[in-house]
Amino acid sequence: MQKLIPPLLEREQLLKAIASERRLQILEWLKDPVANFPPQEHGDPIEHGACNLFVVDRLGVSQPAASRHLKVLVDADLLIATRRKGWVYYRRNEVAIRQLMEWVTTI
Amino acid sequence: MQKLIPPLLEREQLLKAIASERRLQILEWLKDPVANFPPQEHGDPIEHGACNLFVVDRLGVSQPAASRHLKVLVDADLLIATRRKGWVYYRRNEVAIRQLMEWVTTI
DNA sequence: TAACAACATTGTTAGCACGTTATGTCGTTA
DNA sequence: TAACGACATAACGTGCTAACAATGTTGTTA
Repeated sequence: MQKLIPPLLEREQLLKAIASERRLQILEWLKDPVANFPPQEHGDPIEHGACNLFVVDRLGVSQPAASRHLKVLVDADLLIATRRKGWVYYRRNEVAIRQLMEWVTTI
Repeated sequence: MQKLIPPLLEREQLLKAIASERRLQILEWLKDPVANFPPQEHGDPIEHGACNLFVVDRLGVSQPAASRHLKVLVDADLLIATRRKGWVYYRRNEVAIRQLMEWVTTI
């Protein structure tokens, strides 16, 4: 059975996810993980995205606060989390982001 | 005096303005005031938009609640309010809306 | 000017968003 | 298995958002 992508997420949830300077920052930085975060020893930044720790550092808020921002974006399907050897990497879900953009242009 | 369009509104404010089902509804209805609201005796719905009263009715919330939603959209410069003979009419600010759309596609 | 209709504003309450610190979970490594 | 590092969750305080009821303001009309 084909799973809808995403499972009929509310447009309000999507907009609220990006209606935050911090989360816009995260999305912006993840456009180019190599340029915006220090070099990673494990996990290809291009393929898997940036390590959670780096995001926490750059945001300048506590670790749980950053964790929640990331969760909001993941729940909205705008970010994809990859667990790998004790770390979690985040990257943009370009497909979902593009769908959101296309929908917004119909407002 | 010509007012800048818009006066450097925060992107977060803009997104929060539309991150609400109620306000998305208002914007949607105002795409076609003639179709979505009862006929008005005064004020051309095409030119000036729909009367405040009609929006209150369709939203189904109290008048102050609707008034505040409209104020959020006006403050974000996405709606334009026109006062005319004791009534207030609201219409979409298509220029600002388009600017917002174009900006969103760069996220 | 008095009365009324159309909106806006204020006061209040409930819920949500976002920050913190503290604690829990889980995989890795010694 | 014990210890540690990475990350998630819990608990809590605070400020913002959104609802309603009540009141204020403003323009029109009698």
